[in-house]
Amino acid sequence: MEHTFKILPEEKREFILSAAARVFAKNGYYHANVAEICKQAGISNGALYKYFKNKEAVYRSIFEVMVDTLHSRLFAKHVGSDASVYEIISEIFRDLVDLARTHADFLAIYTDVGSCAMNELSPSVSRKLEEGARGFWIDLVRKGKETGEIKKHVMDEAAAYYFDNHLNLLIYSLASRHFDMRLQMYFGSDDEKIADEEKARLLMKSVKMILS
Amino acid sequence: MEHTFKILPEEKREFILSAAARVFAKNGYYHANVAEICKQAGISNGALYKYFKNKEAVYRSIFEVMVDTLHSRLFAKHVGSDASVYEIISEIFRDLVDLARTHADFLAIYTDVGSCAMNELSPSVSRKLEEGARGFWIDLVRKGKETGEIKKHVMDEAAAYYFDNHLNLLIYSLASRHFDMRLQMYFGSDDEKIADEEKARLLMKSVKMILS
Amino acid sequence: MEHTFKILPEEKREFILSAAARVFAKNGYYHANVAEICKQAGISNGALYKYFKNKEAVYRSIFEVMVDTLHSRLFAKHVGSDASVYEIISEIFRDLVDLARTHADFLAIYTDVGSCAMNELSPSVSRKLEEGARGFWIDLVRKGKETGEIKKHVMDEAAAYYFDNHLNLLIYSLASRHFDMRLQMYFGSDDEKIADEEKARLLMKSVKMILS
Amino acid sequence: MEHTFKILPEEKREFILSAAARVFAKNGYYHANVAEICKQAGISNGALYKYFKNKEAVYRSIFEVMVDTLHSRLFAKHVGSDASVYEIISEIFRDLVDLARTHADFLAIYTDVGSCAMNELSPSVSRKLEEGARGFWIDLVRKGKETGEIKKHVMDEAAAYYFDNHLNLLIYSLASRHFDMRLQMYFGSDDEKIADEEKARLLMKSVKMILS
DNA sequence: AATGAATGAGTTTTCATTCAT
DNA sequence: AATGAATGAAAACTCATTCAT
Repeated sequence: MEHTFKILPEEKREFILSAAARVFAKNGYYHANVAEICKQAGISNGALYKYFKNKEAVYRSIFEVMVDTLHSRLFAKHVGSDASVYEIISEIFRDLVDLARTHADFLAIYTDVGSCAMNELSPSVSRKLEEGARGFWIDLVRKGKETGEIKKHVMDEAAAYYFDNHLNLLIYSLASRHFDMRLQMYFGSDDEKIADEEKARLLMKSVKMILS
Repeated sequence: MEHTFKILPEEKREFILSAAARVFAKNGYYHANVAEICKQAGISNGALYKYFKNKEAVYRSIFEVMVDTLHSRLFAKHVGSDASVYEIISEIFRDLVDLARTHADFLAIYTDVGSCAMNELSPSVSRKLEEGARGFWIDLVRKGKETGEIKKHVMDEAAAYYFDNHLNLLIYSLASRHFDMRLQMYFGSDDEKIADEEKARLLMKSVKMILS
Repeated sequence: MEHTFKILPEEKREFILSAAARVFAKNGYYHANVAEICKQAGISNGALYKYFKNKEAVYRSIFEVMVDTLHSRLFAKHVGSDASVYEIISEIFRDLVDLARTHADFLAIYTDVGSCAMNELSPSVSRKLEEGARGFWIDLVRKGKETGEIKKHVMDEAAAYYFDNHLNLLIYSLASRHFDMRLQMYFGSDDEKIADEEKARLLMKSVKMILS
Repeated sequence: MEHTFKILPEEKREFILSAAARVFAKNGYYHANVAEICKQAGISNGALYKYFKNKEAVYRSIFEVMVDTLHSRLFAKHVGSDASVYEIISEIFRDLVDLARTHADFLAIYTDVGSCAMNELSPSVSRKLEEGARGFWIDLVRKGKETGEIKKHVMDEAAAYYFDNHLNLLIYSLASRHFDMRLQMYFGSDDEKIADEEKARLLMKSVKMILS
């Protein structure tokens, strides 16, 4: 992200990033088209390359926003909360479902980074995102152990990983057609699609199993 | 897959498909290069287009082999088995770890199909694979309920979905650098990488929770 | 230069190289346009990139041909000759004038490589060419000393360098408009251009000065 | 060069021109980047286009300064001098070596204008420069004939051209890597680079040959 | 007068697909 | 059936120039 981008009016900056996110979400990193990003963002090809060094830099910038968005929209409000672990995760899942309506592209991009196609880029791109999540879950588990919601003998990391896995599964279910199809196959019927809320509910059932 | 491909000697057929799989695994569908596939397969560019209608058809064919391979290497031997659910899943996970050594490419490609980049292709491509898995898990759950390993009140689909999710998580952990990095962050240290067997063990711990 | 280029019919190969040379000669390396090269060569854009790794590789290939052409057309016939040094250089200059008619592009490209614009590329590109020339001149000087045409006390390298400098000046005069203008300014009149033969003659006069 | 440029403080004007010269010297005319010129000159893109009609006009302006600089630094002090021709040329060569330290860019740009890439621009750009040089050399030759340093039968223009050619060769040797490499090949060794003073000395040896 | 963001045509390069042999 | 050279549209990226402020 270049200086020229940082000094843009916030509105325009967000518009450009969300246009780029939309294109990356629809096509994945490699199949995404810089010209289409520009068109959707309402800027010239040249402008984009004034704002960002290259296609990869655009992708990375989206990730930075994504880290902030996911953290602030999912985790931030629960730091220091004294709600039950169950209640907190429930709300996180519900918030994620909301997020899927306003920022579906972010979730889609998240599913892209887990693909083997992104093995080259992903480690450097997604580390910060995962570290933030890990920190949150570990804290939550420790709190859960204090309140007795989580059994003492469970390893902190194992429980945290378990929670994060389920968050991941929900993200994939909300954003990836392959995962949506799987869910449909298990719980759906031909005439109705499984609602996002139902996806959250189904995964909460699994989550519950780690709680005593 | 064209008739010309079907009448090829089985050995050559497999060689071509595994070469293609290798390339798709390394780069993902869109970033994979048809010319490189041909080179690795030791055939001419023209030959590939005699054997397959286009790039997509090659990808689809690989999926067909993948379905068979995964089913026969992971599930087939346990159909009708009277081993415990726990034992069966353990063995499936162990077999998957073995598979990761001989057919790493298949697992990588599987992580590709879950990406948003593949939303256009994935439903038609992966349905059969998931249906096979679902059938197996549902049967296993029913058996588990009979033997008392799984509580009666648990919904068949929920438990099956739970098992399949964990299989998925293991596949992703074995094949995707992003998922490997996550695991490393939770359970690893700087100086040693988490072994594949350890990944299976960690996910088995989660699986166990659904078993009474 | 790729294998695909080497196996082309010689006629086509030469046609492509001479088309490329024409474009490089007209515009210099950086201003030369790959698409125009393709058009002039009567091949598709893609074909060029099957034949050569990139624009630079095309340039380098032209140099290889140039080395051979210049050496065989200017120097080769005089190796082992027992003509006088003066006679030999005279003939080289006359041959160069002929070459300027059939291969003007080569000479133009040679003037390009001496420009500061080419400081990055030139050392690796032109070394072989200069080494060949140096070898020839040194031998000639030694012979000239034996026959008494060149005074013994003159350093071999100094005389060789002197000859090569004059060859260079002739090349530049034949190919570069800037050098042509200079000549015109010294020896020309408004209504008639200095003929190439006259350029050679004028520089021979300088060359003569080193001969006793 | 527009009026707006002429009314700039001299210091700023020179700073801009020397920044532009630096960029042209490094990259040659076509490869030079207007934006980089602006950056190095510490002015805005827009400002440059207020000062100059276009890139070409900047280049031409540099040439004007170059003409003055070369003339005043190399030739001016010797007009009307009664030193020997040899002494004068020696000093010019020494001054050129000094100039190469303070105004290396000018010399580099001079090598650019001799390239075929500049055939379109060069005649109109460099005429004045060459005319100045020619005038000086012709006068010097005439004086040399009077003092007997140069033989009477030598044509004025031929001698003048000879001197100018050697000045040219020295400029190229000082500024172009290709010419530096040539020199190195003739007179250098692997472990030490030929110093600029040595280059001047070597070419003086050739110059001497025209002096009786 | 000065800015520097914006433009968009132009650049080099890639690649799925075709087709003459 | 098989080849692999050829295609050309499309990709990412650059850059001289303009223009609203």
